[in-house]
Amino acid sequence: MNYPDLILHIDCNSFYVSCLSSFDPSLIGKAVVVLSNNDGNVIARSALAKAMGIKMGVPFFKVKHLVKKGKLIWFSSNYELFGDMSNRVMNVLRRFSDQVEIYSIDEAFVGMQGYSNVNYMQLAHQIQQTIYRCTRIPVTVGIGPTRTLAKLANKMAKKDPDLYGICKLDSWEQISTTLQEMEVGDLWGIGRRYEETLHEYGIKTACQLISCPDEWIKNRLTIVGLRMIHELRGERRFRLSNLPKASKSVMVAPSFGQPITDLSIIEEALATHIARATEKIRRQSLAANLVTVVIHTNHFRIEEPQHHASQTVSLPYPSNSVSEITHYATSLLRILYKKGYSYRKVGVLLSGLTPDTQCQTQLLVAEPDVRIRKVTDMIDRINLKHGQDTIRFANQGFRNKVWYSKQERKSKCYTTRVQDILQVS
DNA sequence: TCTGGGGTCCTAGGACCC
DNA sequence: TCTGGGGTCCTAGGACCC
Repeated sequence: MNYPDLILHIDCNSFYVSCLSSFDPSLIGKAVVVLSNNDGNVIARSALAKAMGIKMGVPFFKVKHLVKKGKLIWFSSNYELFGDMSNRVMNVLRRFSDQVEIYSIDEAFVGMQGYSNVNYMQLAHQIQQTIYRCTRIPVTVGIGPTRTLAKLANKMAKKDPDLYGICKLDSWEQISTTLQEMEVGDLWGIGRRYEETLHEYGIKTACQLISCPDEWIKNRLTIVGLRMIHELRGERRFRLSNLPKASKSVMVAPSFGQPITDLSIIEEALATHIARATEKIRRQSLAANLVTVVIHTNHFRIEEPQHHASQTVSLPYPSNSVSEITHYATSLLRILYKKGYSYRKVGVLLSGLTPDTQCQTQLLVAEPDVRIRKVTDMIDRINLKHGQDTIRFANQGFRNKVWYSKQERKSKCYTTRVQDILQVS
């Protein structure tokens, strides 16, 4: 196996927790967790919290007793802070290469094609140090001939403390030793269902899986799984792309802070979610052709009557306007809503996204109103400057509504809000 | 008492057309 | 009486990811 260039995979350690300890160093070395929206589940854990056996995704109430005993510190999510810290990390990476593909909020791939005489171990070390110096976020680096192998290397870097957070897999001997030791369920792309299926066939290790015939793999794991296996064998199947991908759909569907039965309150929540969703697509200069509304009761409360429903409407022309989309979505909601149920969430999904410069209008259908666009632009600018929902539509209701998600311990927006920045310094 | 949210891609099957 | 086949598009559902 001989590659002119390798791929690096950079992964932030306990990213959300690290973002918080970056501004509150007293958290370092403690058991800290960050919770999902509505303070429902654990979605990030410090090293100590992991060592205490707190699993990813566990409902918070199951570990709350540790908080009472003073053994665990918790925070609500703060995506404004996490998103901004993520941008900072990615910007540091761009100093090292022009091939940076952002994979998720806390992960990126870096390509070095065209750079000569790269010393990868040294580069990984520099990346680690620079990111830490600039953001106080610790990262691990995996290096390999393909994206999948770089990701695998990163897993090893996290597992083995002797590697100090950097692992390079570039010879077939190293790769094959690693694959022999790795359980099939630990592979990227093998989830619980696929793991079960593979176990039924007696396939336990990654090494066994890559030895299976392509046809067999494709039949069971689809073309997606087969591509991953090719990459594990060292064949490149993915190109890095440093261009941000345009969204194909945008969903906003947070749970209510408490069960809601009243249609008018649900309408208000929906209008607010639509304000969030349309902001997101406007920021990408997109417009939606399809609007889906979903409504759910709490499926964990099996003793209560359940109602889950969704419906989609095709818009007469692509739109990213709150008022237009709310108009259609509210009609859908009124069809879906049934009296007498305790609802847990309402959500909106915008799909069939197209660039809003190319909004095609159908024949015999009214043109989008340019005045709406102008008003929306102005509202966006004011809200950007003065804070979300400073100006909002009346159907979004007033602030501090009963349906708001719980967020009892939200950290400050240390990097993006003037008042929070001033309090820190 | 308290159980997340937001995405992507693939496949199978049905509708429809010629 | 015998009753095709291929292509496309759409949708629902299932799998995965972080």
